[in-house]
Amino acid sequence: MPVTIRDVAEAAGVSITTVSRALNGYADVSPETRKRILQIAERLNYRPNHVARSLVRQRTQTIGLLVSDFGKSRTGHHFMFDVLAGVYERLAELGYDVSLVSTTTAQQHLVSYLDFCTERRFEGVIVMGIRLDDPYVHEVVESPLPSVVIDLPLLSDHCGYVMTDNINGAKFAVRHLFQQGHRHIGFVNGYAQAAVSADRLRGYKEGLRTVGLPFEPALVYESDFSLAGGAQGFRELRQGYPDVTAIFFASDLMAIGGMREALANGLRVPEDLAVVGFDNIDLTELVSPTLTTVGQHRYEMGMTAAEMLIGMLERDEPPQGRLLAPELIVRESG
Amino acid sequence: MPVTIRDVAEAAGVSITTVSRALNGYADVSPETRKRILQIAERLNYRPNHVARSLVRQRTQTIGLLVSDFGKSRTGHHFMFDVLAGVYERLAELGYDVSLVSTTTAQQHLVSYLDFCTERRFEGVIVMGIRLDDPYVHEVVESPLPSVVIDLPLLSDHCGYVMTDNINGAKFAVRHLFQQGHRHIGFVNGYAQAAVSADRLRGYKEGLRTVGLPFEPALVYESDFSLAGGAQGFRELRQGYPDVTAIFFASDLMAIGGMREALANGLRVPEDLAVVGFDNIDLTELVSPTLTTVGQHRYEMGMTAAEMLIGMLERDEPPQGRLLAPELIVRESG
DNA sequence: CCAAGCATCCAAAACGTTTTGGAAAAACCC
DNA sequence: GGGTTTTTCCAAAACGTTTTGGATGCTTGG
Repeated sequence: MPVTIRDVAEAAGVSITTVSRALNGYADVSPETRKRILQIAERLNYRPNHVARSLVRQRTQTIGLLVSDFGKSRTGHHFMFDVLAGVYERLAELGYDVSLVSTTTAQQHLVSYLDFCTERRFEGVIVMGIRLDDPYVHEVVESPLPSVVIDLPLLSDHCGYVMTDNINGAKFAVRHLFQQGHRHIGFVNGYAQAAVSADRLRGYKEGLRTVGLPFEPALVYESDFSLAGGAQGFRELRQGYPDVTAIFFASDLMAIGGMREALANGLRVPEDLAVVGFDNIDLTELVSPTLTTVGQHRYEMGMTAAEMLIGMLERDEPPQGRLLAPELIVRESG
Repeated sequence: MPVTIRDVAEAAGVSITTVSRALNGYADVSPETRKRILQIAERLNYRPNHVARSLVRQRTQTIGLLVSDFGKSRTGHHFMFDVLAGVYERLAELGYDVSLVSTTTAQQHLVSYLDFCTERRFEGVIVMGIRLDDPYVHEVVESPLPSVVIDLPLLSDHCGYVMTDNINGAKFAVRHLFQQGHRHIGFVNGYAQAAVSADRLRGYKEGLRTVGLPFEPALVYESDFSLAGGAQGFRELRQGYPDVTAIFFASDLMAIGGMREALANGLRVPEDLAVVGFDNIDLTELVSPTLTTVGQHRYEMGMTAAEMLIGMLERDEPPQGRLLAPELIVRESG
């Protein structure tokens, strides 16, 4: 029962062509008719049907927002919500709709990610929360559907990425700890399947090199980004290398886990053990001591991804790999 | 140039009607032709165009997810992400797509929320993060577009809601503190514009009554859900009513703020002051002492909202007000 | 006054599906 | 063998727009 363009046309005594052109601001309709049509459209409360428009224009103006798996992911909440907000806001400004897609959904429907998106005629996709070992990775990179991936350095003809400069982030952390006088700086990394892990390890090593400290394998432990994993990381490092006086954790959650374990073992933070995290989640300001960390600009990451994608779509810009500067935020823990 | 149903029809030497019926599992197509068509569709990698289908079927199978304002809302991240995940997962299971809408976007486009949704032919809307004093509230309730609101008790012909049973949640907290021996129990509430605030105050009062304690106005302070607001609340209550031995805060963030202020003032928690929060955010397990709180089942709230909406759409079920049971989670703080 | 240009309008095709109302052929019943 | 049913298929309409390619009448320039 919704009112169509035909209803407006009949009420105005003109053809639907004229109504369409009047409403879309074309030149070849006289001022009086245009005014009359606008009034009638208003009076009838006419709303153009986006579906019909999409069909004939062959443009849905819709972007898919692919989240690796919505339900499960306990970690990354803090991270993802802000990125998502950034993506959404920018796309909305640019006149695009955003439709959610989860990898699990596509699987349920027994169609590939790409098929899912083509059926809906998405014009592009923004991908977040995906892992290096995710089977979807290949599909995303190779698919002709324009895409921008967040936090994974995938670059191809139709696929760009946005991530924080994790190498420099880790270097900042190491340099800062060095400047605070530490000479035995440990590193607790996240799991290897996360793309950021390799970069942060590299940054840690480079950081040590630039300040002139040797790299000690016993000072590195690979964990899993979780709170418990951080505590575990602290214990392992302390056991394998008792002289450690500072630990850089690849996530705030791990840093908090490690810090609590240290406090529980009677160490003082930062006097006996300095702690630096990564991400700058809300929690960092709420724990005590407050957590020194390397901050990522999450909202901006989302906005940047959105802009890159639209650039590719509307101005044929080539996909790029964009690194956003991290920010060292010094608080009480180190 | 995506392949259409016509391409498949030509390749198979049949009409597009037959292709459509074959692919959609209708009876009146012979097994051999069906098999042939399926093979050819597969070979050509045919994907039905959802836009065209939506147009002719007059059904988009798309639900709008209205978030009050995405960009700004600093508080509520934890809350919203889980709810959002629940909504999405359930709707996806039920075969619906989810499109994001922010109140700010609609404003930018100078169309009302309802117009925004009608243009896109959303079949229903789920609303979250909206406040009592939001101008959109009226629109949502009165609009003929089926909707379910989260955390706001709006009920009408086309509008249901899902929220935690805040009254009982508050009662649980008070009863628990009473059972721990407390006889002077304070309450720091959130701002009055949040719909949940009225309920929590009511629950607090009812809780007092059921355990036989008098209601003291000096034991209630209205704050703003924030960390600082919690600290402020603690100070005000302590000043106006020095005998207070336990405080129930209407949010975990306030509880933590209040608790930290208490600790800073030399009080022991829970010995000198017992503290109970509301929400069960991640942080509650990370502070020390860990926080006793009233937990909400956020993911379930999302799922329930999704189910109610689809019930209204597909089975003409009347909109309801559903209250989800809260859960008292006893930890160290009280 | 004629040709050309301009302003204003419209009929019809197109977008890619689903669905309706048969039609043709085959199978069945007595 | 004639009627009826069943099976298998299809042409055409419909969904609500945009866009193409004129058509009509009026104005203008020489």
